[in-house]
Amino acid sequence: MRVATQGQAESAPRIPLSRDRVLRAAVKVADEHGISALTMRRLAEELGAEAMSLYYHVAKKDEVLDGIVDLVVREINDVVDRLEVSAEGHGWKKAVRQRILSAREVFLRHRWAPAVMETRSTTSPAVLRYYDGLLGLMLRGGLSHDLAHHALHALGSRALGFSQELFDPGGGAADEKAVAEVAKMAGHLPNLAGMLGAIAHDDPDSTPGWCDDQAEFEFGLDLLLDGLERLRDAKWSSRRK
Amino acid sequence: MRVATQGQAESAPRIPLSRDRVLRAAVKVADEHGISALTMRRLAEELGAEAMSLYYHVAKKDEVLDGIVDLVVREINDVVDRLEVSAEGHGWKKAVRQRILSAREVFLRHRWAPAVMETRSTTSPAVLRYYDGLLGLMLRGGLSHDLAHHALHALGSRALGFSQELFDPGGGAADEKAVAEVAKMAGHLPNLAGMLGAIAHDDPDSTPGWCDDQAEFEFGLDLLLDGLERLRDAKWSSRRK
DNA sequence: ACCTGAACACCGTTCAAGT
DNA sequence: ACCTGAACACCGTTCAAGT
Repeated sequence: MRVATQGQAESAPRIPLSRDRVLRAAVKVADEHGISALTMRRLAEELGAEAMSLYYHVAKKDEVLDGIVDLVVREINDVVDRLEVSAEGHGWKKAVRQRILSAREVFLRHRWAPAVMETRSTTSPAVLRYYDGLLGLMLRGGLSHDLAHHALHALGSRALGFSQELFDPGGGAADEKAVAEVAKMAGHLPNLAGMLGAIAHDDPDSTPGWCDDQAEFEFGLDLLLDGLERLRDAKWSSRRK
Repeated sequence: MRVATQGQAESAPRIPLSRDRVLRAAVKVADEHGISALTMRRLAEELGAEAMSLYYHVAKKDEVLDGIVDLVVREINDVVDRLEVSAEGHGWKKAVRQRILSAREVFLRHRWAPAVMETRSTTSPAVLRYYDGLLGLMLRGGLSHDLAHHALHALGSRALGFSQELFDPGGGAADEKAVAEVAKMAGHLPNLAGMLGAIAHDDPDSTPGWCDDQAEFEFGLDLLLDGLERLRDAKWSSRRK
């Protein structure tokens, strides 16, 4: 029998489609079922419409992909706008670090986003705004324009909170698989096998499930930030031709 | 009229298919026409066969993708095996640097490879062998197992010679486009606009076509390597819990 | 053992047609 | 103005059938 519920599953298809609704539904599908599930037909289904209806609100699927990347980066901007940390003097490093780690948290909620981002051929305005803010922290921290410019390149995707971990591409248990592979080929991979052994010996608790992604991300990030600070203090300036 | 040529275009379809021929043809198609042109049908055409014939030599398209990544990394291993640089003492940094830049050259010949590599869920043995060699240089250079382990993570894809340049995803003139975008939105992007201005002022010759990818790659790489060396000399050891 | 033709399920997208 | 049904070209892949 039908009780007086908020007719969600029963009577949904009221509200009309819109570009915004399409994009939000696309993020939802990608979050819940992975980016490969994001087809125009599946997306339409999510909205209780037909695939062809989407084309009234977006020109091509590419526009959907551009749009969901934009949504994610705007989510990042919303988060970092709320941080409000001073960036004077030595504080710049802390401020940049905090901003990047906040961005990372957003990407961890949308694990498909980095890969999609890399396929886009245009840079979204939201990305430019994010970079502008990060650059501002560096400049206020005393980095020259030139050094800050190199810094953005050196950080690469790390500036936005993600990095290419070559042993975890699928996002699954690739790490364990790689470890097993090394063990099997230990004879041909003396150094990797030795490293595994040494680490297991030093820290017997460590699951051979292995690396703490967050810790490794922060290690690399700090290595770069420390290096940049040192260059700043050495009054580093561009090697001119 | 038909002259006595080496019947390449005329009488090709002699030699039988094989897994190896399939993979080499796949690399050729991707190199010449981009990864999006690499369909089973197109690949078969390249080989003078039907698409369905390929399935006798490879199980799925995924196997083709795994295979061509493997071919590229083996090309890298062939190149770096020929380098033979000592890695003792302070030489380790030079050796690692040279090896990575050599790997980079190979990727520059196969620009589709980094993106494909990231989609693979299994790590090819060739990649493990490459990492083993790089790790060996670091260990011989005096880095602890633990530091060298972090080093591999920190380098990320840079260890293999590529990095995510966020302003050049499509591989085209995305840089110029981004610069134009910044100019247009200068009011909302004060720091980026200021940086562009400052750099143009310092170096009036610089095309606003802009960044030297190779130089930026090396900047980031050196920042990391210098940082690692400093940690080694500071007798850095893992922060244990 | 090696290759192929027909066929299937599934894409993105067009276009004329509905309300 | 907004949505849809039928249709097209193109995927990866299966399977029974050819030599």
